[in-house]
Amino acid sequence: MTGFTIGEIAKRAGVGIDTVRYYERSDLLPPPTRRASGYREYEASDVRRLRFILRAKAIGFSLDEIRDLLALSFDRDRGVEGIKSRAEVRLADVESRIAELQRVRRGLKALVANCPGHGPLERCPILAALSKDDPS
Amino acid sequence: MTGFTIGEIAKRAGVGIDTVRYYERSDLLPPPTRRASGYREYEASDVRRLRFILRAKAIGFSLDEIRDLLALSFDRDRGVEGIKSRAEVRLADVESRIAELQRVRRGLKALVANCPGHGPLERCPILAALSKDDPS
DNA sequence: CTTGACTCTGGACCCGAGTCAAGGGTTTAC
DNA sequence: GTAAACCCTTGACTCGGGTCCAGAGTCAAG
Repeated sequence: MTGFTIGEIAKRAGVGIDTVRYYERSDLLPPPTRRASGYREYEASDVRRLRFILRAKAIGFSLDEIRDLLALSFDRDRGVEGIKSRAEVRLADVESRIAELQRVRRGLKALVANCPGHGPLERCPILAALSKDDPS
Repeated sequence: MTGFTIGEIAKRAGVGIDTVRYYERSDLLPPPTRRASGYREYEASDVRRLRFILRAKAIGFSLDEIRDLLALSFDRDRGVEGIKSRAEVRLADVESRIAELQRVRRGLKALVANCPGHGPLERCPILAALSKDDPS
């Protein structure tokens, strides 16, 4: 039961093979085992990890941040205090992103609702949602 | 009552002056009026618009998307149907980002809660949160 | 045992979003 | 009336995150 080739893992995750190699270079994916020929050989956990990366990317984490998330997730050897505090930092960050997005969502909802096909749009609600300003 | 110089507007928004010029080049900021000397001269609405851009950027919109948001917000001449449907697309996008982030948040919260200082971390919850997989 | 699809490495290239520098003009404060 | 601090334009450079290519080796089907 041999593992996947790079082409197979790439296809399963829906990315190009160059991207897989790039993630390996960037230490997001571990160097896979190699066949005698030099071909990379992946297993199921690699597919899972790759998908994890793509999900995290899709919601706006940078590859650096993802490296950190992965360390959080997989580093079961290191002192747990450090891990916990990193998780708390991440959590705060995620919560503030959510809060900001919720403001945007409210603004957009108001726009869609108050704009039932036509009308002047005079005081556009999305503008209000994002430009909560400001005396100066 | 003359307006702001580029240095002043940049400082008020907390960006570099090169960034302001870059946003002008990229059609995110309108070309400001110029003094006889050629110096750009901005007014309060430009500061607001610039802050809008930075907020939107901070929550993960690309400059392209922001151009779109700005058009949504300020384009009170165009047919409102088009505007409304663009807003709906944006809204759907924002909502799915929120949903994904909420999954991450749940995972992180569980991690922080279940990890009250130490312990094996065996089945790390954040991993579960992001890697909701999957038969194949 | 060949043909076509696949993989390897190394290095060049691309785009988005700035950032910096050179060479020169302007404004303000002293 | 001059020095410091500011602004102008053009154009090169950076960095993150890939993407593409050349030249060469490998694998599977017929």
